Amino acid sequence: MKIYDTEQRRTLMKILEENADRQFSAFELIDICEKQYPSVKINTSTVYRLLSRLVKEGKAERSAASDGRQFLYRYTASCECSEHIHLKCKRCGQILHLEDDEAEKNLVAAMQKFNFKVDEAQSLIVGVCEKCGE
Amino acid sequence: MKIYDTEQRRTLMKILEENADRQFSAFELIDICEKQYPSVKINTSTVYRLLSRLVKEGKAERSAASDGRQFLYRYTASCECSEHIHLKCKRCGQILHLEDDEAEKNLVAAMQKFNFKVDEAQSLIVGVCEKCGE
DNA sequence: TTATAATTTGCAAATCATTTGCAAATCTTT
DNA sequence: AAAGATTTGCAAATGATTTGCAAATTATAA
Repeated sequence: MKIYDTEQRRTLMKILEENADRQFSAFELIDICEKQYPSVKINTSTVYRLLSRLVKEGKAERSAASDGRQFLYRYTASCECSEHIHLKCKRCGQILHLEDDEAEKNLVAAMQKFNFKVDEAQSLIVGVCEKCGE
Repeated sequence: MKIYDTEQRRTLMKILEENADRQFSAFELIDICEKQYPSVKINTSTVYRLLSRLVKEGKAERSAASDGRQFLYRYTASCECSEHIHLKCKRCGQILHLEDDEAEKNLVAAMQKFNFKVDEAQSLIVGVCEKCGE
């Protein structure tokens, strides 16, 4: 199936890419679009459809998060970094990349000895980042 | 608010505790209850209400997971192990505890140097466990 | 044990994020 | 500029989870 280049798709990608370290709900994306690109009209179902396509194309990633009362999917621009674990700040949501980190490599190696094969793309260390730390 | 000891509550806790290393959706819990304890009648809304109370009481934990088309909360019996990181098998869902693991401690210490304070209870290393490994 | 007050249950209806069907609009290619 | 393909917007459907309320169950006091 071919990909058509539409204003909605371009705008959505732009928002995701310009905030590659943040993760958004579909609703937040619509909100940002309305405020930041008021000329672009984009419908809720279009956003959901676009996001699910972008995920299939590997251009975005989706994760499940519980946010108060009910569920929300969260979307991020894909980064080419399936080869290292990420840190996520539980306050601001920012993602940090654990690249070339010795302790990370040791951990993965140690787990291998337990016959546990770590999936670095899916693993997540949660905590409080420097900015948000008390 | 006082806690009343009901058959439904007892049964739900029993199921969760007897499978402390697994995580269940509300639906799975109802299913298990019907099969394993056919005499116990338990309604969907009761299950949800009980689970949310158990979570507040610290007796169960809830996590968000995307399971195919739509969301599902997943529930587990609480373990007193906020002091270490967990491994989760992405095939069978089993949870392994990274207790007294040197590599884990090194990782946490290394992150501290970045001024990133790891929340071990919320962090999760995902991968494939020994049983499920190819 | 019985009566009373408090909490919990079951049921049906409400929520709310997400999905889907379909006709109209937009994009690509010739 | 036209034809064929894909995407969009809209309204309605979905499906897990939540909520209101009366009836049932539990704890406590008498």
